[in-house]
Amino acid sequence: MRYQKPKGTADILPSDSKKWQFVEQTAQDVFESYNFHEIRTPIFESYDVFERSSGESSDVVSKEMYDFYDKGERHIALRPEGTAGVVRAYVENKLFGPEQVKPYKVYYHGPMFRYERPQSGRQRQFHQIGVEAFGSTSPQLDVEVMAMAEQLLSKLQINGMKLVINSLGDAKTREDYHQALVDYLTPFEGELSEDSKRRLGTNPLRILDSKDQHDQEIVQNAPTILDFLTPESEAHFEAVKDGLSALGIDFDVDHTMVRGLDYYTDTIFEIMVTSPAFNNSEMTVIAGGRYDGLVKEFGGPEEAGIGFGIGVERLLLLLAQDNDEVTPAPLDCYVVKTSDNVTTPAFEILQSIRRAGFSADQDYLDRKVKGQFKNADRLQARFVITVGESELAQQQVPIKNMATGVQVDVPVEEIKHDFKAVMAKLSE
RNA sequence: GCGGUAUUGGUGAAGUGGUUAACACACCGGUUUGUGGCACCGGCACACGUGGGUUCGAUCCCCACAUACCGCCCCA
Repeated sequence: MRYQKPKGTADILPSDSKKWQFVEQTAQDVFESYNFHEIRTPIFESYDVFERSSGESSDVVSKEMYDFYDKGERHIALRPEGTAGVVRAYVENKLFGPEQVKPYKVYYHGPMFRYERPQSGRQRQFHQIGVEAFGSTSPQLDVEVMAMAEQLLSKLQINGMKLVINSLGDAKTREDYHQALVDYLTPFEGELSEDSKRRLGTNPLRILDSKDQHDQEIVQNAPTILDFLTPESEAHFEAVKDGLSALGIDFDVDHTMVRGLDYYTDTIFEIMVTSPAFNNSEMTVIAGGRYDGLVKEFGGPEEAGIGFGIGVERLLLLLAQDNDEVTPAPLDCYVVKTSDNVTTPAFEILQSIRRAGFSADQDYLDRKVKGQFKNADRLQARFVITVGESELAQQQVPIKNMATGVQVDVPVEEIKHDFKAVMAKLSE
């Protein structure tokens, strides 16, 4: 093998791309029905865009960024997530302006990059479908976004999903809680796992969802962030919960749920799915939340934002589990040639069928008639037209219904001008 | 970044320190004349991830690297 794809990348072949298209199309339909519209931003951005938004100490920035210097000495990074670029575009294009209807709602889909060890459902180039809504702090918008995420998954017939929410509060909440947590954990420092000792100084919140068993025991009695919410944040969170309940959307509150990126505020949520595809353990398929300070951080006005991202690869693993049979579309017609002398007229017939909007193909490898029929069969052609010299002399060609085996002669003109009628006649 | 397992043709795979690397599927060709799905016959790995080493000799032993998968970190 001389060449192979870069580590952590994948080729999506035609048999798979059908599933991708299905997911993307479904997402688009759902999002558009909520009045979200597509935005496309660059796959790479200035490194600072991600450093600024995600937080310098975040793992994404400190060790997972796919970055490089271009020929103009610019520090560039392939986007590790979608939100930062969208916020940058929102501010740069002044979409916060009064001529825009608020909230400003967009969705996107495309590749993201993180330099890390590949695993199942986890690659260096992976794909996300995401949405963002700017310009409203209404808890109803939080509810709408979560409802939309759930609707998409159920439309994709994903089973066993669970919505988990939490609130990170506002800046003051974070500050107070951060202090309280450090105060609580410091006496246990010696008992914490190595990772958590390190996190105590850098990002104590992360200790909350440590997988280390002893860490979890310690964390069990730690203060909860929900007790530190400011009145405004608490009211917001309550309204979100009420809103979800009012719409009949089930959810769990997990006060230990945190985020790897620093920009989140107030509501954060994840939709987790338990599936054989993930060894029957829980896997987060959708994650999102509010980021009410980000727009300002990028130089825009003090404006709220909320969004979520879907891991497409993970979603597809779930789909493969449920309905693995995605049958390839059959070909409408295959044109068989009996000799080199009919190449041009056969091609004309073929093109007329294609121009009429039907899928059709022919042989390009000089196969014998038998071989051509065999390929027609493999392509699941519904009809086969055999073009030969004697037929052309009569201006009539045999067309065969491959399912029934019935073959009849039809005038060439009829095929060229109303193939639909010809097919209809033969389908009876 | 750390740890574990794996790597044989188009695919699924068997196999041994030493003559022709099983078998199956797929594919190609044929079974006389221009028609598919069946049957039969024939063909199809200068080669066993890459590079070194050990050995008289390695696909099979050792080392390194690459890639894949799993776990950790982290996350979608």
